[in-house]
Amino acid sequence: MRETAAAESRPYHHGDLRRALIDAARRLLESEGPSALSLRAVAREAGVSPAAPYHHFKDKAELLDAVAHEGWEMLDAALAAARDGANSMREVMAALGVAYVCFARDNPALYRVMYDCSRDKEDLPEHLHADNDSAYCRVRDTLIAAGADPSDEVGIELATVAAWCAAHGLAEMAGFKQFERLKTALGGEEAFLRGVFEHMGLFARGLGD
Amino acid sequence: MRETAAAESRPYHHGDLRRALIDAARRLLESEGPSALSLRAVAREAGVSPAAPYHHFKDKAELLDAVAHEGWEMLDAALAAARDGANSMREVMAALGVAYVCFARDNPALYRVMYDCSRDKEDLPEHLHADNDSAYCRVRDTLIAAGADPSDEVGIELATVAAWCAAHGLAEMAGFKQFERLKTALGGEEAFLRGVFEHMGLFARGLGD
DNA sequence: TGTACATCAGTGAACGCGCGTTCACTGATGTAC
DNA sequence: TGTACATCAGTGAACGCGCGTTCACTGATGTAC
Repeated sequence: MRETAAAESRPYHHGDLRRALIDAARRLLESEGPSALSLRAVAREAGVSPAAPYHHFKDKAELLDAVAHEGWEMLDAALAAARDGANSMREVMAALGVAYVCFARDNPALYRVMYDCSRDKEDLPEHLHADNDSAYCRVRDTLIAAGADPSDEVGIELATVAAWCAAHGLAEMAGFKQFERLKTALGGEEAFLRGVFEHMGLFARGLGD
Repeated sequence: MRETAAAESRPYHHGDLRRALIDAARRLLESEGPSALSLRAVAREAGVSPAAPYHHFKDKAELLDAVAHEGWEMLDAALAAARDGANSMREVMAALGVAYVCFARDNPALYRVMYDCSRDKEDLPEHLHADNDSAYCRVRDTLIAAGADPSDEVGIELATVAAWCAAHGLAEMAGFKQFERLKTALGGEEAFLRGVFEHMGLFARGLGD
């Protein structure tokens, strides 16, 4: 990683090609969409021969996994920031939901790759559930902090899953043209997102409010 | 379509190749998954040359659209049946939700194609919204029948969208291994689905129940 | 400090593959007379 | 009822393409002495 020569054309050794490949993949992903994400295209985007990635990834799937992994970490960071930025306990849940959907809106192709990778394994990333300060735990803790009965483990778990489903569902739906009228009627996309979250309960229960 | 010769090997003219191609696509979809759904593979599965489909579909996208369209009609029928089968007003909403998720569970690859086609157009199928007895209207009418204020158009629309998001989100989530423990704890998949739907409200509001 | 050499991280050409699509064709069908 | 002919719905060979992956290779790096 000779700093002195770094500015010259291209050194033979890259320095951190693994990093560069993931970055190239993400660039490609957002500019061309998930279907354009071939190993060769990523190598091309990184300015490297098609065989070079094989020194850093076993195969294409491993590269995609790495990209997805980074996506989950970004989402996790976005959720952590949203929670920390909320002014009151009552706002935390909505803030998390909006942050989740906004992440998906701002990184649509990455978000798709993240879920496609998980679906292939039939497994969400483990650390989402397992870690102590994971996104999953943040939702659960918010439920408890907001007054949910901590002894009702199943209920809390179901509500956490429900929140996750709602966020994912809205994330995939929010982009459809059908909702544009509603968005403008409510005065913006974020108001629309909050509105949908707030009405989640309305259809599930006997009704009310 | 000479019935007399229909049983012999293969007549030169197929009779209804368009139908046969869509059926072949669906067979392929469920046995091999969405990534296996190439025009050539569909033709192969239907026992026909790779050029034959072009007499019935402009290109690959048009064939996929036809498959997706049929998927939406099947989903619509499943939802109508679920509504008609519900014993009480209170059950309708849950029945619709469970039917939706079960459709996705039973036709995972088809469900994926349906959404991928929609996403490419950034448009859900029009008739879902527009028709008078559409799935969308069924959810909305259920909300009203259950006591929602019919004059609160925006609220009802938001709740309908929320229901749709929740169903879609759960449909995509239900297959993950992480939830198996919860499913068995609750005594089966359907109980899990109902549980998640019933807890949709719990996370969105101030809490309660 | 200088040199021999193992190791690492690239190259670029090649492999076989399945794809979407086009083309000139031909067999079967149905209609006009 | 028979025949000529336009139309329809197939065939199968071919096109060019980009893909994932492998291979023998080579330039650069770092370590032992």
